[in-house]
Amino acid sequence: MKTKNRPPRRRAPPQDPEVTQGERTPETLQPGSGPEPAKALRGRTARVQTARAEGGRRRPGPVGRRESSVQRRLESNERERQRMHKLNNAFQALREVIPHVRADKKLSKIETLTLAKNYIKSLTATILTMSSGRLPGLDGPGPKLYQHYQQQQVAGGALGASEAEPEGHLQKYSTQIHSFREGS
DNA sequence: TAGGCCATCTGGTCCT
DNA sequence: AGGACCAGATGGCCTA
Repeated sequence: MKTKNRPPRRRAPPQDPEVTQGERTPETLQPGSGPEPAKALRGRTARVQTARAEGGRRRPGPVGRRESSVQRRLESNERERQRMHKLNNAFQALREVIPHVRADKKLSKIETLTLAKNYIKSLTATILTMSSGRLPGLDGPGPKLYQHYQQQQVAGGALGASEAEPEGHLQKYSTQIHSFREGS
């Protein structure tokens, strides 16, 4: 997989300043043969596709691009779209298993990740509390879980006092839910 | 109208 | 070599 210690990458400046990136639609590369599926879509995707179908925001394609290179780019764009769709599906699946107060309001991605992290922490803390209480001194899951938990805490760096206790996680999760509710 | 959020395009980098 | 991953750039939509 990916190397974690990869140096930060610098983006090269656009080759053609006349054609901004957001305007490099498939149509600008290859007019009239966009890769969009012919199924009905809703939301932004549908709006974008409708705009494309109607020819909005088009500019002449970049000069000097070879047809094979254009084709590779289109295929690459399509793969990237599919990848992002899969990522968004995963976000949606995650949203559906995180209990939060405002079910009518869709959690943003950053909210989803943050809530999920603290939800997991609070669940872990709850399990630890219950298991260690029921199985004192035995070889059950309690002590092992607790050891693992402590190792994770150490590996994850120094934590505040509130995070060192189960109640801290629950409190943090609860506070976060309410801050999302009030802030939105 | 400004700011937040998002989808998409794009080119660089890494992995298989 | 080709695909996956990543992050910057851009523009559209929505809400306060």
